[in-house]
Amino acid sequence: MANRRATMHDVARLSGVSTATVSRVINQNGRFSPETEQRVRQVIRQLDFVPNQAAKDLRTRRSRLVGILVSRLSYEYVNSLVTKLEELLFEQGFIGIVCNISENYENEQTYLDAMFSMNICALIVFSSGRPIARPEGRSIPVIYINRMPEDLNDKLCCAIATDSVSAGYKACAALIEAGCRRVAIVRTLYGPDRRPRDREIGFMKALLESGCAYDEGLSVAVPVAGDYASAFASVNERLDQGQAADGYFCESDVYALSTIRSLEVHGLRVPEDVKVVGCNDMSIALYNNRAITTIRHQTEAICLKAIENMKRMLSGDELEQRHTVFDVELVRRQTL
Amino acid sequence: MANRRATMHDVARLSGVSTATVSRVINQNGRFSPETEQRVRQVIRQLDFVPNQAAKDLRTRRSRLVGILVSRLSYEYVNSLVTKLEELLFEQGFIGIVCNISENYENEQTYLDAMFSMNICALIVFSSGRPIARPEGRSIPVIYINRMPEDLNDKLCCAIATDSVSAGYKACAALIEAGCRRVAIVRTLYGPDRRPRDREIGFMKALLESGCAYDEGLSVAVPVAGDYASAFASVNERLDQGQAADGYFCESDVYALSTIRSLEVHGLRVPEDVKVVGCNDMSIALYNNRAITTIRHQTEAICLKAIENMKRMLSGDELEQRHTVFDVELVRRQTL
DNA sequence: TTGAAAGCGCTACCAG
DNA sequence: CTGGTAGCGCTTTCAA
Repeated sequence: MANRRATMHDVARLSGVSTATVSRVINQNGRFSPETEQRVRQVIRQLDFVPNQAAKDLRTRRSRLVGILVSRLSYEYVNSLVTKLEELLFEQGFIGIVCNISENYENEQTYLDAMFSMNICALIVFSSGRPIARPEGRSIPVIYINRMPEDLNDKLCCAIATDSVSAGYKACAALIEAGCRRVAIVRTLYGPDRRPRDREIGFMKALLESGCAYDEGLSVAVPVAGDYASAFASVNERLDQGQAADGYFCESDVYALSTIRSLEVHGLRVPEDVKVVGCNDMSIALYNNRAITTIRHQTEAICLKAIENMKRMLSGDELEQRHTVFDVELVRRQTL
Repeated sequence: MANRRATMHDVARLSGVSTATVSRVINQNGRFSPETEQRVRQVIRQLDFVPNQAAKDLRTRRSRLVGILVSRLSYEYVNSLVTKLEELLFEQGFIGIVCNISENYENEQTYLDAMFSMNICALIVFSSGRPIARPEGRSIPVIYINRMPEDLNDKLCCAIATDSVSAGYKACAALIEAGCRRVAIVRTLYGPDRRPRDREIGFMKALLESGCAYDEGLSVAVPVAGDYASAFASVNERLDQGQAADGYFCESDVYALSTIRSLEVHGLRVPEDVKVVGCNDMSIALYNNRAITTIRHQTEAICLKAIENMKRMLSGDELEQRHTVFDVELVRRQTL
């Protein structure tokens, strides 16, 4: 169909130079006269010539494919991070190829294998979940986002994270500063390890520093992670028992929405009677008559750092630091 | 770093056959004995050999890159479609590379050029927005989702769409069937063309068929597309004027949420006093004490058809039909 | 400043 | 059933 696409040979022939020169012009590798460049560019435009990437990749032994392994893409925070990552990669000539394991961790290796067989040149692992074994085999750079690698000494790996302790701290501190004295946290029920997570640790820290007591009876554990109905029921139950805080830090904006509704049902006004701070700056934070005050991550900065580190490792350079942490920001809206 | 990756030559040498045979085994192109296969596979495993895709692509003159051009990725419906598309493409050995123009239509050509220079083998254009000029130049297949191409006769293009007329129709019919007599629509304010969109057309159709009158005074036009606050204000205003319907079809679940809140503020109960049907089956449809009844698109079927058509066109086959429409489904929950 | 030429790793044709 | 071999389109020495 149609006449085949132009190659460098065509360009070379028509502009009366060799393919070597055409290559130099295209890649701006110097060693050609301005007149030659003129002529070559002219012909390139005329033929609508586009270099064949496969040939280029083969010859230079490079790949522009970057694997992005994600625990669960449906979390809005994760989704926006991945979207931004893909966008930035694209702008820099890479191709992000995302692989969503939907928390089927037993399939993780299968997905990794699939990505390796596509010849990825680097891997970005993004997960708020449990740690996994480092992919053995090919020695390509691996960038961990919000997850710690098994071995941070590995020259070809690094970790980038959002400061979850700070998230809990800033939210709680803001509530206290706004006058709350009986502050509670709405969080997902502990996993089997029964260990508090970073956000709760930061929350406690703020409480301690301000001399506020922590009344465990006020806080709420949500059984089904990220579920509106589950969170609503949990908060409701606490409120039915007559246990009410005057400030809530909700581990996600979904929980914040649930909490606000439950408070409304119990005749409590937000923010007049009770103040609420959510987390993750999801779109639903705006789907409420009083827009929800929340915690925002430095999504773009995280992505940029990930790509910067990737490129560094790809070119064999040393990293400034193996582990980078980005702080969060309180977005003041109407529930505080 | 480390010893270079194994090539087909290595495999051939170690298993005592030629590269041609190794190639045949890998691609299951027949013409080799079971014993040979055994041996070759063994060596492949032993060397942890992975074929070089760049070389393969170069030789076979193929590309596995599929461009996905998206008007706005932040719409949840669009997002989930694209995610599914990427997933299915990946499973079939393709690599989806998404390009989000965020409704900056003036940049569309720039993005297209960028994708072409990455040697995409097909293009999937996904947009609920205005039509654009067909990308000139390379004759690769183009699949339009929810958008009509300039020229449907083009052998290398096809259109796949969700039945928006049916969406409006089914929602409205359900409301009527549930006993509503004064049914309204909450929709985005018309654009400059001032033309009703498909969903509204379907809505009207159901009204007509059932012999219900259409009271324009009940319906609501939202100025800022997809905006919760804007929708809330608009519905509120209507309700303040004392104009209340007993059933609302909301063009999106965000509008449905706004509408429900506004009704609540006015002392109207959902679904007891007023019934509400949203659209697009977004996650927020569940972020309400009464889960929102909504309209669901056949996301997966649409993606599968897109890929099927793509592969057909890629191999030069004729398409069964140039234009495929998928019906929608009413998801009954608690607001009806 | 330029060109000739040697491959990168793979597939597919042709001959046996 | 198997092997030899000619490229796919590009980059990069090396020599001019």
